[in-house]
Amino acid sequence: MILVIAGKRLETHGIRGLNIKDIAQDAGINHGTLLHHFGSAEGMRTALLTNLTEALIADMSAILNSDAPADTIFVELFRLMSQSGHNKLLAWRALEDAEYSPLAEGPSEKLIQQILDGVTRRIQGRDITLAQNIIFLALSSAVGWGICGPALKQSMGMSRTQQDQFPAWVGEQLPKLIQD
Amino acid sequence: MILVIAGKRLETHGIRGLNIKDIAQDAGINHGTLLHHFGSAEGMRTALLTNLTEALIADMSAILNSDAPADTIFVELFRLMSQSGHNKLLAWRALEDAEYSPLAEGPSEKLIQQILDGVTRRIQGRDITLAQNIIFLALSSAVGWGICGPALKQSMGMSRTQQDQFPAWVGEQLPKLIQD
DNA sequence: AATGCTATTAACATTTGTGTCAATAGGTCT
DNA sequence: AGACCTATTGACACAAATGTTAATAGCATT
Repeated sequence: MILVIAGKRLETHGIRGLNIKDIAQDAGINHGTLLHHFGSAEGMRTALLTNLTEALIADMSAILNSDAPADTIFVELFRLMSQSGHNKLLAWRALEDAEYSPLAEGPSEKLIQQILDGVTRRIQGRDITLAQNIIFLALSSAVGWGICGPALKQSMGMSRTQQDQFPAWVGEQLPKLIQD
Repeated sequence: MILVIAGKRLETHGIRGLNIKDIAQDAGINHGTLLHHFGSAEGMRTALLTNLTEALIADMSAILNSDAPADTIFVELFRLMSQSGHNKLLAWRALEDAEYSPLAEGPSEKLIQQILDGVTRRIQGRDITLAQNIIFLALSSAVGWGICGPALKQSMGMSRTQQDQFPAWVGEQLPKLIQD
């Protein structure tokens, strides 16, 4: 529950909003209590990072393991990454610790392998490199979409509905890359 | 010169490295001097943000206005976004102030319009929506690539060279989307 | 040389964030 | 009830970041 409140502060106030005094105040508790639970302010931030990362992995897994058709999987992926918490997590990671990344270790590594297997199966017999490139394109654009999609949309004069349809368009296009 | 040092601290120490005492020490000057010039610590950070944004826009403009062939433009775009300073800028923006974004205002808006015109010209007569979608895909994946490309590469077991070739692959693929 | 301006500095003051501690309250187990 | 454990709190202590001020130095203009 505390971490939920902390996550909201990350969204609304950025990294500087992640201090124990403010979070404790939002939660209506004494800041000493926070220190007692997490050991230190840094410990609290690490716990939040872990928590948010697990949430992202879980959400991605849910999409992947659903029985949705291939094209809507991309739509869901983009929708997921546009959720404020998830893209802020990645932005935070990119800023704070360059050496560790939530998409490179532990359960997420397994998840990506899972995605890779799925796509490789679909393009039967073709080079795995192609599958990797396609996934790379899908994931990186989903991340970029989450981080500066709204800004790009604005400067390109795209309508709200057109922006909303972009994920579906990507879902249509990517399979074409397989065929050629 | 001060802002160059501040930018380096952003890369090496993240946002928490952007305090006037440390920056002043790196620069070998008194921290009061920094305050005198920028008015406040926040003013210094705003100046850095503006500075980095202008650098990004300038770099993008240089790529766009070069007479390089269309496919290498994508390669250059990706290379640009993988430069640490640029993707950290976007991550910082995404985290700190949700309402303002460097790709949505001022000179960058003009730049994106310029890109849009160029692509629209190439796909002669087709719907502008297609051009917008393609640009959206290219830019968003370039941003995502900059922010978590290395991590993705790692968890997908991609070799260094394959990751390096990804931009070129995108450069080959995107024109295909125009033809169909 | 005198004036005025700007840059720079050290020292101090304030504010904010973090951490410690002793005291209290509530619960569980014997 | 008594012993024990954990959670919580307020008060204080410490550290770090920011801001203020008076003094000094350098430099251009008159």
